[in-house]
Amino acid sequence: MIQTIRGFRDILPEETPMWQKIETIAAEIFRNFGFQEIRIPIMEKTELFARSIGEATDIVEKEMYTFPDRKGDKLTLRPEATASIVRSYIQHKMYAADPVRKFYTVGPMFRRERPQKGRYRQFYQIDAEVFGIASPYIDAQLIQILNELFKRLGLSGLKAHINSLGCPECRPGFQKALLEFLSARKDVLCDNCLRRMEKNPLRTLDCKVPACRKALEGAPTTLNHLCPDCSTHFDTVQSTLKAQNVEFVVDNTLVRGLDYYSRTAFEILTTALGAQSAVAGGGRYDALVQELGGPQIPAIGFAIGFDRLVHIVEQLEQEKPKDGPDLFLVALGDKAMENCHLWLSQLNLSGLKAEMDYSGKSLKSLMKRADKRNARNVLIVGDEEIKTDALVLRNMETRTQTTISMDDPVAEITKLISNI
RNA sequence: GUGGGUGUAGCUCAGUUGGCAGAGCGCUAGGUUGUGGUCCUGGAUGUCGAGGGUUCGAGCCCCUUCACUCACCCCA
Repeated sequence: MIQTIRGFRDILPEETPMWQKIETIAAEIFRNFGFQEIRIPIMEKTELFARSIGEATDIVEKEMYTFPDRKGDKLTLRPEATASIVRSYIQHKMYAADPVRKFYTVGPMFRRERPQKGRYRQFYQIDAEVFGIASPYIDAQLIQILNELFKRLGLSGLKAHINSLGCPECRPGFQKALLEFLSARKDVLCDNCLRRMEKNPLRTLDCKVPACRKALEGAPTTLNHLCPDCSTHFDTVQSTLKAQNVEFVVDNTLVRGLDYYSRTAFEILTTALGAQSAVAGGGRYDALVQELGGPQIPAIGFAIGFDRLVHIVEQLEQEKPKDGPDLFLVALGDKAMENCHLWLSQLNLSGLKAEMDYSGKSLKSLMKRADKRNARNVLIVGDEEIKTDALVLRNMETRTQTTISMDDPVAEITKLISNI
């Protein structure tokens, strides 16, 4: 038997209504906040991700699906959406007409990691990006949007963690202080952290090894090395969130795995998914547009783990609403089946949820099937009904029946059923 | 990439010291001629994840492999 590849999965018909529901709610919020949908390719030149996400990150180093196409170009299945949206923004010179743009997109991303609960090799993200606004109010607005989405989905127990990573102005000073601090504790740090010291010292801050945690107590934080501008920016983000009643905690261990972030970084965490605690994450990336060849335009964005969100919402959904047809047609005999089929298509076209069975089985088994399908009504059509011009319409809930004429059964059925 | 757990019917799972593959649910056909859910009776269904090995004999023991799962790592 041929199966899905590892870490890839089918989202089955039983699950898709939940996905649609979440996407609809998200789209509505985005629309209210002035976001437009953008759709971007699923593959890009590898260089785009290498340059934006950062050569030394885990994503680029070991998680991307990268392969040569038939002409030898190096292509990569997108591991995230931001790079493509930035590329699109630059490629189409969107900044020329109006640098301020707000986009969202929904779709699959690909990372070759070891699969786990809430972590798949093809996973879905709801992604939002804002270009051209440097103001901290937008940082707060994005976090508020996430907050609002989770609220409308009925979720609680989610917490926004925020931090500021500083900017090219203040980061060198911080890095120097951090490196000095780390060097003095080299003998207690784990191998991983020693490696991080070389490549990206920031990352040592969120090491989970207990010994490292202890050694890092009192380590310099980005927060107390922020330059005046970054500091003011972060203060405004916080005061705005407070004014908007969005709960958050300042978490100075929050460091993100992508190189392009600057200033505000945030994650929404849950305890509902074991080790996969991040449901959404994002941050500001004021230098990226320029680094990828565009003008100097600030930007900020976030990504929501769609699969994870579905898992969490499913955990609290008690019972799924039944979605059986309004009418199930039971045809007994060839003539009846022909009539029923023609009526069925008229009913379907008129907007009624109707179904029928073509197997030619007994009345009893067709009734069973109607019941299993959760049909609200059944129309029984056999030779006798046709002969006496009295079709039987049975209400499955009340177990009552009425007869209707064959003159214009479709109109009569529509009238009767919509009255119920 | 590293470590632990699990793969037996469509689903959830039993399966003893190695000795004829099972249950519940579901599916299906009936329970006096054409009326569903409850109830009763009968029926079908398996490459025991895959490949190799040990053995007279393997679902069970050994090796390999694939997948799922949990954790590390990392992230959404």
